Amino acid sequence: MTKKIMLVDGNSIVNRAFYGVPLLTNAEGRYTNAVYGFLNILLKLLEEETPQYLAVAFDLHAPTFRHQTFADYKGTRKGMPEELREQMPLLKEVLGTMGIAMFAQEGFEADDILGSLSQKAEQAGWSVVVVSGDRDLLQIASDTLKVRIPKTKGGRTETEDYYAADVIEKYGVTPTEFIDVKALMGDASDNIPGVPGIGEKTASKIIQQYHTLENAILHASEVKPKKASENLVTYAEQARLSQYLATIVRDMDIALVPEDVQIKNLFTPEAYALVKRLEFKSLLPHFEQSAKAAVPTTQNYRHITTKSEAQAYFADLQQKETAYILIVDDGVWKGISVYQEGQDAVFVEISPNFAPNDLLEIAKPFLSASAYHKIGHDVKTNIRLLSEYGFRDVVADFDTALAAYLLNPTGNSYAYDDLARDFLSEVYPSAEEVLGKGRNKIAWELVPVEERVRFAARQSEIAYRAKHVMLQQLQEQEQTELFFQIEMPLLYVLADMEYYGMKVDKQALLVYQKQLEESINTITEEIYTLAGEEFNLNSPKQLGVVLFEHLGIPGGKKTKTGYSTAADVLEKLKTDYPIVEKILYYRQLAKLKSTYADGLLSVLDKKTDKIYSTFHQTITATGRISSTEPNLQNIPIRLELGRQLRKVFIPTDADYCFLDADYSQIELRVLAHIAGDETLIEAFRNQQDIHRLTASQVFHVPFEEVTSLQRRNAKAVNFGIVYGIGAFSLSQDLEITRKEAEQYIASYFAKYPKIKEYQERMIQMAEEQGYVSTIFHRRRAMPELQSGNHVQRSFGERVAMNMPIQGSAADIIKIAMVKVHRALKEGGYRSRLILQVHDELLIETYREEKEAVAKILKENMEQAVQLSVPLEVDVHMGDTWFDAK
DNA sequence: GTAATCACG
DNA sequence: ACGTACGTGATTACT
Repeated sequence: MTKKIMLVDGNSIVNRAFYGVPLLTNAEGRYTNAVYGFLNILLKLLEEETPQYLAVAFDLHAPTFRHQTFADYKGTRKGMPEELREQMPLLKEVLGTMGIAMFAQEGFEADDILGSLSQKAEQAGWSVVVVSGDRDLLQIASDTLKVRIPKTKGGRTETEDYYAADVIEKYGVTPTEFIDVKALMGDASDNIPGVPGIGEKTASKIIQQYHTLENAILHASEVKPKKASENLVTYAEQARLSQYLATIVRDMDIALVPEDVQIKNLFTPEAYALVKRLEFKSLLPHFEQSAKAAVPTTQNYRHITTKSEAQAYFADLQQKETAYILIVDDGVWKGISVYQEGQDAVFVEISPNFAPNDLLEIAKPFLSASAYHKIGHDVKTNIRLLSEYGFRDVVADFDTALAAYLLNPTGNSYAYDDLARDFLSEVYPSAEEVLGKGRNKIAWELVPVEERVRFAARQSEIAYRAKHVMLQQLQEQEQTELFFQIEMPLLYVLADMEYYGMKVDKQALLVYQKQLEESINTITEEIYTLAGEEFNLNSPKQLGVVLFEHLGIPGGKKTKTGYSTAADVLEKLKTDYPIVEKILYYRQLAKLKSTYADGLLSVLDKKTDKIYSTFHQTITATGRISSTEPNLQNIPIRLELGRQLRKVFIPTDADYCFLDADYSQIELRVLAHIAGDETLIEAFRNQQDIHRLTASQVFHVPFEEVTSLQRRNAKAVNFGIVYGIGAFSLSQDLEITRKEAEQYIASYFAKYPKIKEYQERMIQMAEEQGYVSTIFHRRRAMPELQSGNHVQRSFGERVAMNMPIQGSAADIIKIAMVKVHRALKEGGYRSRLILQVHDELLIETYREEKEAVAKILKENMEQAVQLSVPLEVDVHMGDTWFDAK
């Protein structure tokens, strides 16, 4: 059987794909449509042709608009659009993972590579299929070389196929003559001038009659129409040049090595992982089957279903490094998966004959002993789960979820299948894939037993193997201290915080709720009266129509879906329109009632009158923790009415009070330290009012003469600096002109030049290394900086400036938390850390310990790290959270 | 499921 | 010419 090779014109196909598929982005925000379209075309043609060999050729330098003149750019821009340009590396990555040979060579276009490779393949006696979106390739069609031109229409891929005979039939010229046709007619997109006045029709006629360009020039006088005849003489040299330009090179010095272009397994686990990440759902099954088949299936999994077996298993377990995973479905404990190197992974399953409490009793010595050097996954959740059975002494040395987070804090998920994909390049079905999702979800027990065991037991094995890869990476990135000294210990601190919870004065909260309800009813009626109609006040859409259409209030459009009714818009209208002021007040009340009064009551534990928030350690891109169900990190404080809510947060009983400690200006201090700005450092050392100082610097007034307005504006500038300031946003924030904002910023940088240098340094670092990092080596990858898209790029620059500041502050308070927690424990105190709000710690304090705990808090927080500026902490005592601030 | 809004640092 | 400050989470309306 003759060998067959498929040669693909990468650039032209990706172009076709880009314009044939609507713009798509995945969760990471990357454009993916061209890659998707390319794979669709490629896979379809591979299926039809079933070649043994495959290669894709690219132009070495994809043209971008930068290479075009400004006129080109304004008019018919022919360069690759940014959305496509940034997909090129991605496409090559996908093809790379599929083991597909790629060619590109300096000074040649993809066409030339295809021409040369095809020539070599034909000489070797192979049959050749060339795939291109470009008709230029038709010139190399022959009796054995087929050119396929795919077209994507409405999601379907159709191709036009050309052997030499098909070219003659369609164009009336041979493939070789096709070159001369093009030489006459020219091609603007390829910068081939051709002959003026000769278009496609005339060119074809001329070549059909005279067969070659030279012959046509020779008989130029006979050529008609007359204009063509004249121009052919005048522009003969230009025609010859065009012929040269139009001719595809077929004798490049390029090797066609059969082994290199041989198609191996296209559907590798790496390719599957990438396709999954890119969210090409329709392509996934294609990759899935083969990927699954490629994963070793020899691993044996052991299923333990009885108490006696479990007892024997745990009794015999060696005291060495061990990975365990608690298997949970719908919040219900289903069993434990355990793996030790060299042994079968085991799934010990809970069942009607083997109760959770029985398993727990048996596993307790294992779970609490440190002799096993346990690797766990999301240990804090394990602790919370088992605390429902009265056991909260789980210890692990290595939490794979935390490690995965440090290695990539912008990930969406750190489930076992994500770890396998990212650290082992292996692909396994996710929990959703095994159990179904939404209404298709099936009960754990109804999953076939073999699948259940495989799924469960595999998880500890993955955790074990992934751990070794992750540890290596943590070491390479100098993150072992961050991991072992900060994140791992913090997990237990957060677990305690979740366990203790926060007591709520339920009666006071009910009263607060009732008051809000009454105020809402009153104000709602007033608004309806002023509006002259009733509508859903909670609907921004309806509100916009009422305000800006029915009432004719000027203030125009903002959003895609209609009018903006956001607070900053309404704020400007409230003095002129009483209804607007009332709406703002309604919004305030509605927010307080729904989110806080109703919201907190709905999560209040009936037995203890406590709130048990969950603190998430693997969510934020900067290293902060987050809080959910309920979010205790956004309890109102800025407005008085909301602030009153804090009175419902109380200590567990009368023997306790609250101590609240917060860092003063931690982010600006961190900035002063990292940037090394002498003025700022000096100011912090002298405990100066930093906003006042900035005001005096920016507004050129003596320190003592700064007005309160100047100080307020300077404060906004200081905030802006931390966020990666822009003149536009600052002007919006301060309601000043953009010019003024620019001046503020310029004078700021003039006074604090090291801050400017810091920002430039971070942007440069993000560009060159692809990431930025904190004082403690927490790292955030910054792919946005590789983007040429202005919006994405600017965003990336601001992130690069902000992350080291916000992240370092997060590192510092985490260290303080670990220290405070340890000091309280070791000192045998009855006081407990119960909440963290980014720069603030709240401690429920046994009254007799008040002074000692205040000291512990202040010292451990202030001495958490040594910077070039002092850290300052204010501690307040109170009987409610309101009073402690 | 997404957009708009608004609460916090 | 572009579009507009960093990081979160909860609620509501609406497709």
